[in-house]
Amino acid sequence: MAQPIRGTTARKPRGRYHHGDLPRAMLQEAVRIIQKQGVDALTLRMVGERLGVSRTALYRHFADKRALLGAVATEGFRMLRQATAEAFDAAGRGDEGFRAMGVAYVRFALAHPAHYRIMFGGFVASGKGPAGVADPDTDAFQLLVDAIVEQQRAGIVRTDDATQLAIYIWSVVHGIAMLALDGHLPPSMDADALIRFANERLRTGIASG
Amino acid sequence: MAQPIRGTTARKPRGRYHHGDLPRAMLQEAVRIIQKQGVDALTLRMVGERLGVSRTALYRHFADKRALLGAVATEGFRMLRQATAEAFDAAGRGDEGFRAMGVAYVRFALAHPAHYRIMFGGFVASGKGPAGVADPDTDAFQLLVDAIVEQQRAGIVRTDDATQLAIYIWSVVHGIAMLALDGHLPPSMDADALIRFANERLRTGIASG
DNA sequence: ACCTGAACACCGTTCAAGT
DNA sequence: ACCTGAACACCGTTCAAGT
Repeated sequence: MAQPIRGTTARKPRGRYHHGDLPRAMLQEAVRIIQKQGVDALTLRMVGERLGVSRTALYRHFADKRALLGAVATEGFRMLRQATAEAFDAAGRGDEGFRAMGVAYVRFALAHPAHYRIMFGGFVASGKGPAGVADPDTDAFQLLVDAIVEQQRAGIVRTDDATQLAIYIWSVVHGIAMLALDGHLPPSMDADALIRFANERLRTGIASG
Repeated sequence: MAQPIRGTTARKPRGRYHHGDLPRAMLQEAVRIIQKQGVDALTLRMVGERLGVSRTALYRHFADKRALLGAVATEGFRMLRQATAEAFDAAGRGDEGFRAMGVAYVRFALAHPAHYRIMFGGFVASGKGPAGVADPDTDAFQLLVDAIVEQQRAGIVRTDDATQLAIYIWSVVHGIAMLALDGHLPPSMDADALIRFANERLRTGIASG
């Protein structure tokens, strides 16, 4: 009974081509869709339709769907690195900066769930990014390692291998982020309360002495 | 040029119907496929084909694909609960039992990645399982809370709210499991080494005093 | 150069029909 | 009761063709 919703209906309202930064527009549209409807609902056809462009136009700018997701991940890693670095500095580095980094990490995940899920959800085959992802992954991680070394020098963090400590801490914040994102946290303890609690237990756990 | 690979070729080798525990066979086949090729490769058609059954036979036993995944999750929660409970008891409960539980948790995730991912990957819309998942989720979690209370009574764990502590600890083991599963851990520190390290830092962090 | 529409080989799901 | 095959409305991707 119903008319076809999609189809040749939307055929290009005005100008012939998109013109402008189509790749960027596609990336943003993808993020918007994932944010609202989840990654499974992301469809190249929908991206094209929303931008008033053919459903195959994307292939002019990305190798395939995975490459689009790879771009989302790359942008996410850049944003994450910036957010944590800023928080660390803004809190005056050191002890407080360290806590602020943890909070900033978890808040980033909650504020940008689409990015975070793509970054770590296994869509972009982790590690040595085969999907065209550079490696600011290690960059954001290196920030944490540096912060730890700094505090070891100041004598307030135990002198275990810094990378080992960093991975441990990363596990904690990643665990909190994932549990929060997947809705496994009870209302009595949201992500913000949890990361603050974790910061204290974490610090006691890694303190020197 | 090539002949159609699938199609009406496999048409039922012998007996008319499957007969036997088809739901169970489907669940196991699904797990096998996810284990080997990832959840995105799981296809109802493939499940049917591998079992020598029509690609719609599944609908006789499960409402839809999500229900099949829900069954995987339910089985996973049961297995996880059993594995951690056994480890806790086998290690004599208490201090050592606590560590053993952490190790068992992470090992479960690595040994049953398909189950673990479905359980927590957001496929089964967490929490009050709307996908037909009961709630052994809280069961496995309750085990952890009980272990903490036991140690608080023994005076070796600080008297924070036990649920809060449990969620914190869960974050740690979940974080380790997810990072390991997604291949984010360096070879120098695999999941087993990490959970052992975490156990020590965790204990220091939550010790009373 | 950049974009399009038709076509291909897939999906999950529904449903009338078979035994 | 249980299972089947055809059909429907979708996918991602390829490619000859348009401007």
